Amino acid sequence: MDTTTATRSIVDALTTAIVEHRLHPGSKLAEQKLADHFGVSRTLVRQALFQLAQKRLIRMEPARGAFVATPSGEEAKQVFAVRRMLEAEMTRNFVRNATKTQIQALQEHVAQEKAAVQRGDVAGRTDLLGDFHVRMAELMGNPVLGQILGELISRCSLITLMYQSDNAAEHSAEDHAAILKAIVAKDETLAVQLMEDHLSHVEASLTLDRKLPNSDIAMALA
Amino acid sequence: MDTTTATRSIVDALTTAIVEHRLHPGSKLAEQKLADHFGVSRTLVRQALFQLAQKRLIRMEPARGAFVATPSGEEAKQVFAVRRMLEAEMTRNFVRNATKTQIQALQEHVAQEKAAVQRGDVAGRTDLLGDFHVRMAELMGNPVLGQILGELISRCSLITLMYQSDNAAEHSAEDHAAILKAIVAKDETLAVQLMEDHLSHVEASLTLDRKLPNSDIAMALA
DNA sequence: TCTGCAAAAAGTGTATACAGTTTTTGGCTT
DNA sequence: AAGCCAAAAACTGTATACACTTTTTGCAGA
Repeated sequence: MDTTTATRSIVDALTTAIVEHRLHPGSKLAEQKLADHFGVSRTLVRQALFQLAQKRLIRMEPARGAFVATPSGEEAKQVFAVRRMLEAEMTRNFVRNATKTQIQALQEHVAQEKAAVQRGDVAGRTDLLGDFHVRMAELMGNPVLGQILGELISRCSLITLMYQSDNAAEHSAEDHAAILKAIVAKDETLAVQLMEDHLSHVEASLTLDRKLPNSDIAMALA
Repeated sequence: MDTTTATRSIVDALTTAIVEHRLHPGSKLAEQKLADHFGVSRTLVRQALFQLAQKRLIRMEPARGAFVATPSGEEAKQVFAVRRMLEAEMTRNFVRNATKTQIQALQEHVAQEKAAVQRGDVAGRTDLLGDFHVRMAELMGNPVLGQILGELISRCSLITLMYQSDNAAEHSAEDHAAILKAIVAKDETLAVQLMEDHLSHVEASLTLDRKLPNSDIAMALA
């Protein structure tokens, strides 16, 4: 296993753990502990941590170490603003250019979302709801867009964990279904509008002006 | 100087060298040579290289080392597509929300561009033309957007170097002036349109379907 | 019991060592 | 003279060592 792959697998493992909320915002990520866990030296762990810091999933404080990121309400709004910019245009292009196969792929995805919601699979549901957007970006054949959007969505996972007031995110599956319906109908304007509304709705369901809700506690208890 | 700062300064130095075309696409970046040059160990150079790889300014090949990136025509198109998405909306928001001071800052910038063009300062001109877009993003008070856009614009510097057919980029200063005029006039639709046209114009001035123009040569001679 | 402080423990930041791979060099053959 | 192979040099990938900083521990004094 070449080093690129080794470091990559650590990045992926940590990313998944953070996105799936198994590592909470503010948690300390001690290098030696991670090294022991992955069975490698601190060197590789450190490389991975630097990459995660660049993706803004963790923050590194000089001489103090790495911590799972605790995005501020300000930052959250900015992330959503950029997502709206990108995903509105993405939706527009999708309506114009999507093939039947691609639309079908999205339909199957939405069906999976509904199934997860109905059987009360919270973890699976959260995953799928984020993946809907990533999937769409991938289908557009623009990996540059896909990567940027993927990173923004990862950050949103942290944001929703920190600021989620109610479980209003349950409506997301319906939103996705509605967007897809507009796409199938080739109604460009409506699809774009619904996507923007959807993102605004998710953002609105958060209490972003809360004063560092649980991060302070997590930090304090760390 | 804490390590974060040390690594950061290496990243910045290399980024500048790449963006300013003092390091050509395909060039080998040997770790020990860089380490000697910066007066540090390979450890820090490596950290910097990994960060540059994530910013897509270099690519790392397993066991072979780091090379200045040689973006493909495909990738170039994707980068421009994303830039259009972001900068169109950015321009719209700018027209709506920009203060007099912010507009004035842009006006001064455009004046500098004109001055550079008139005195035939190619290097300075290239810098300023890219900075126009970064400056606008910064003024919008959305650092998340600013960072993403900054990275895309860095990549464009490599792209234009590789695919520039003529020096059609000289018209960019005029484009910027026109955009700014529309902003001053608070003509949202026109400003957005001009920004999209401007980016399309820059992209069109490149010969993106050329078959790896000088990178192969650079690689072959490396 | 609580506060403050010093020693110890743990952790980060950087350099260096070493194993394995790739590239270069130099000579040998055709 | 051109091509090829083996030895040497150079380079990457990973681990480890060590200096320095932060955090924790434990004890003395109020």
